[in-house]
Amino acid sequence: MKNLTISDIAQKAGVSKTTVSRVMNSPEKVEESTRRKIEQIMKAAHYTPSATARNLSKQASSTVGVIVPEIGNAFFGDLFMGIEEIINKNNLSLLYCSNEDKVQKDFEALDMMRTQRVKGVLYVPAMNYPAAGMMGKIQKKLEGLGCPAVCIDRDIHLHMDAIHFDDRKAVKSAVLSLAKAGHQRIAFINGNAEKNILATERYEGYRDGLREAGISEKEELVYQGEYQKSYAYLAMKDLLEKEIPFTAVITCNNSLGKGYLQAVHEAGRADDFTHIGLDKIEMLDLLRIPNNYILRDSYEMGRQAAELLISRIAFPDRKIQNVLLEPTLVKETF
Amino acid sequence: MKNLTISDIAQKAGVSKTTVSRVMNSPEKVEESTRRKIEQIMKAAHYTPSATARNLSKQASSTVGVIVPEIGNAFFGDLFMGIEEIINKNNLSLLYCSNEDKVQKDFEALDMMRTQRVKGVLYVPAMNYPAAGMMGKIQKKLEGLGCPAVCIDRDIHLHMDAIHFDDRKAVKSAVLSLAKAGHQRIAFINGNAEKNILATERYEGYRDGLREAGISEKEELVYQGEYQKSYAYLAMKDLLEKEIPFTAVITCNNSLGKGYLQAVHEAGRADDFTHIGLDKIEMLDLLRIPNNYILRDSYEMGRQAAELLISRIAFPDRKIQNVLLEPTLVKETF
DNA sequence: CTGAAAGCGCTTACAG
DNA sequence: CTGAAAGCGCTTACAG
Repeated sequence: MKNLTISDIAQKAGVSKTTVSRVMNSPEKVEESTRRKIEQIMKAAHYTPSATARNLSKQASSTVGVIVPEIGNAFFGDLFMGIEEIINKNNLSLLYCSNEDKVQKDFEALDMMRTQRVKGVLYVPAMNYPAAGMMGKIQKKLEGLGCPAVCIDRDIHLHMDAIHFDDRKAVKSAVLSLAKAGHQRIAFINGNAEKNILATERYEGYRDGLREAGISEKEELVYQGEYQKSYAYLAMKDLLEKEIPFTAVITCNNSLGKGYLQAVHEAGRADDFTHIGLDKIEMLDLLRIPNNYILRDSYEMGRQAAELLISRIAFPDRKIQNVLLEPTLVKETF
Repeated sequence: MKNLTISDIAQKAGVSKTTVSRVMNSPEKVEESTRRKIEQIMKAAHYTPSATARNLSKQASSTVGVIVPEIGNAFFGDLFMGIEEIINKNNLSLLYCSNEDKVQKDFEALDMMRTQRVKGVLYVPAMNYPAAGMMGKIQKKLEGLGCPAVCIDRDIHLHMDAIHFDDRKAVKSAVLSLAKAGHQRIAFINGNAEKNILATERYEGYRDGLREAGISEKEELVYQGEYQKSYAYLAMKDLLEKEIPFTAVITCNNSLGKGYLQAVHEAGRADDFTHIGLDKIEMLDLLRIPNNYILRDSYEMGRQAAELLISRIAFPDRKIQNVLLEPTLVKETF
């Protein structure tokens, strides 16, 4: 079934396209009787105007782009749903693109958003460390986008609206909580602090905590590799095999937390250590397996990020905002 | 930064818009030297053509719409990622819209896709039972879409490409496996079989299995309500409190499986029953908690659904396909 | 209150 | 191989 155009409707109604357009855009300017008649005809014909044509004509789009690393990850799934809520509320559409957490794809995703001439983009950068010249390139892309963008979750320190969690502070308070409970040897499993801004922040938080608690950092308790389940699993195996003494473990993301759990359950030592993870791990509560974790409300972050974008679109010149969200420490085992 | 247009490039290059357009669409028709020159200029100016303008001009879109119930649900998250893989491979963009598993939103989502003039839509219907007149309305919407659509996961029996799992057969074989292992009293926790096609299928599968195993259906073992964790939780509590005898339980979706686990772990009776769930539940393997489940590869379903759509776009007149995927029964406890 | 006309940024059939 | 012109389906400033 071919879609009708505004001309078809105009013809059926015996008016000009202008008038039909007006009943859609400024109905108050059309005489009531003609307006009704046209509305009636549009409805009967199931007429739906083309967003493509309107966008081109208005030089403005009705869709917002979202770039995330991986939608299958619950953290980003929730984030996405928060975004969705606000976008829908504002009658906008959502153009989705993953960057697979790969820098290369980051560029492609931004190019795509530009080609599509979206109204704005919500952007969780894959690229999130100051590699040689890369930040400059990203900045160029962002500037060339022709629309506002909000940086989410990873603070790449560009001059733009941004929102993220205060992970440094959260990890610090995790360390302090553990110290207060008497832990002196706290293992730390993290991503690569040299290649990842979030990992850097978390490591700094760890050190902040140790310092404030008056504990000296022990090299053999610090593992910084990949944000993958297998990395934490191997790290734990290593700690256990070498019989390095420790009483608590902090894991710096959801995957690492899972790897930790896998290792200690496999070794039958789940109850021997106090663990604090980052982000809630599903199913544990249902299975009555207590766990401690730093709770970050990514749904809320999604909502706020979308609000930031919407307000930027409405007020292009408002001051740049950098929102820092406070995670909560949820303690179940101490 | 304002986006450049094809006219800007033409001017800089001292050629007509036509020629610039040609280097993008049919470069072989342009003399090499001019082509190079134009390419060079486009690159230097960071020119990106507007998809909006192109779509309008070509009367064809480069984006595909996806309508799913809830992206936060792992089943749909995986489905979505499968779709994404194929869509990206074909250089198309993805317009996302949730229907929140609500019939009302189904209509809105389809309207939105039509307004956006997408190239095709991948559609997991919220509406999936033959309510009064509703199916007719959905059909009308789909016909009015002006582009092909593929129905996913819920078989609404319309004349269109569709893909779904053979849940009936899967549940039947689950029952037979249990019967073979000696189970005679198999509890069954399901969604509403009257309002939901999938629930109907699963219930039929249950009955098929019982029949073939020569077991008579016991009313007190059948719970059909909502596909929610809490429903299964309450169903289990009910069974346990009333001390109704049973040795095995089949739960008909992921949420119900979680509710089951919650109830038996809370009651300390996790090891007393043989459970078969539908879809894998995360974390159980890592925690070394054995579980049986019907495995449905929703990532693969997403891939195949997208392939169906792409082939339909390429060959509008090819025969309608109805793909039935076979789930696998994964046994860990018997 | 209404309409003719120009314009949004592309593509493409046609002519040269 | 190249370009002028018409067209895609809308919107909107302008004139009436």
